[in-house]
Amino acid sequence: MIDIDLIRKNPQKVAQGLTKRNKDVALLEQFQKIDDQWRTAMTTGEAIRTHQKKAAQERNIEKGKELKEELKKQEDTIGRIEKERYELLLEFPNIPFDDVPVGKDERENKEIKKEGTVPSFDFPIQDHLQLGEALNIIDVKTAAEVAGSRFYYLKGKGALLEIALLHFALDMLSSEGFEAIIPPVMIRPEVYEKMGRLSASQREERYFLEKEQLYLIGSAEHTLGPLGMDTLHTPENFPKRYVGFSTAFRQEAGTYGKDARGIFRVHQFDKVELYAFSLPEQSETEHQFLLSMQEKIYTALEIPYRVVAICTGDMGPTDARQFDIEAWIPSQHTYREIASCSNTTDYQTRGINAKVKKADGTTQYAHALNATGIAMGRTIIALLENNQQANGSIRIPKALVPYCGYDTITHE
RNA sequence: GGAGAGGUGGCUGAGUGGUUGAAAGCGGCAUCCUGCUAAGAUGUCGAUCGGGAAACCGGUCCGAGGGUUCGAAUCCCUCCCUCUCCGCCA
Repeated sequence: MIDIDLIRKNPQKVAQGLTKRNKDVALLEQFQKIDDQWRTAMTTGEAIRTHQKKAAQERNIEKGKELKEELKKQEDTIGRIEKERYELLLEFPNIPFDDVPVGKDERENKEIKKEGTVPSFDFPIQDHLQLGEALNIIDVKTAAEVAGSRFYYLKGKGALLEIALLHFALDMLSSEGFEAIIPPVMIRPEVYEKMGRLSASQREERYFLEKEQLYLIGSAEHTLGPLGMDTLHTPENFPKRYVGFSTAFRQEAGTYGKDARGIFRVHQFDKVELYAFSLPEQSETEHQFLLSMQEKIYTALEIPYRVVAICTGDMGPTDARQFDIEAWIPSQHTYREIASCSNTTDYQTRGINAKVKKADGTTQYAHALNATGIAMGRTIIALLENNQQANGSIRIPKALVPYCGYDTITHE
């Protein structure tokens, strides 16, 4: 969550952040009003409590009884105000860094660079669904009958391909010092809020298990971050890097008809996710490092991609800076989002109370970062489409062959 | 799921109704001692919120939330978590 102190001491900066993100500045005024009310109510409550303590000390039972009633009323008021104040606070997104491109939506994102060679085909190309169905490795038809639209079966060499990708990524990232983690895929509402991923607007994107009062995570990030919850970290272990693997669940509310074909946009997919804690002054360096890891992965997988600096209007609410990696999708003749990489600065760590003790003895909120390692569905799409052959078979990139045990996926 | 025990500061761990934010130890920091290291001596060290330029003052925090009481770390209730035993299970 955002720093209350910043709202109080530098409201114009917060207002600027909201405006840049295309959010209504009224939120700020609303919060300031309730914050004033809270402060007044608090001061009154504290004064009553001081008197009450004194009365108890003096064994003044009469006065104590009186003050007890008074305090109870005041505490009810404070409780009510506090709740409203907290809910408003959760609605504040992180403040973008000054050099993040300002823009309304994804059309104003800035391309930073292009890597890899966009393939040219001398035969009519197929899209990933045509390829996957013909090769009998993707089945969305049965999945729709079993679970509904936006689900899929990965079969045979398709399923093995995912395992190969996982193994490849884990090998590479472990050797770079990331600790491998299999996290829970369910999360408590309170923790979800603290991670800044359960604001009113985000809630409708989540699946919720009513009976156990648990949410299904939308990314391993959501349960990776809390590994550092309520902890005073020692900087010697920083940057602390995790590589998690889990299923991600998304309602994809409000996307009817969008990317309806194939497995690009689905309710459930598996993902390798990177998460890191760093010293505040090193998070930008760490951000670049995570990006370099992603580039290393997609380069090894021989997927042509471009790196995009996400503009203020398109960034995630927790992010101070976000990059996306977009892969070349031949059937769409364009680059599509396949991975993202975010510096959330102290926005999440303030929520989960993850601090670092600095060399000078002071403590500060650590910075946290997250990045996609491999989003399975979309990566498989890119692999199939970019490496298709005239006969409909798929060439496996060299780096992946040792993990697959085969170099082509053909009709069988 | 059933029975029992327990959750206290960075860590270990005392404390069962009234100067307890909390003994002691470990650990951290500072100074001293020491040829260096280790050991030792002394002092010091929780978090958070509000007010204040600051010194400082006040509030809150002993798993979380309610309750009893003039007064709760201490008593009661609910929930969460940990441990032991039993049951069930991959």
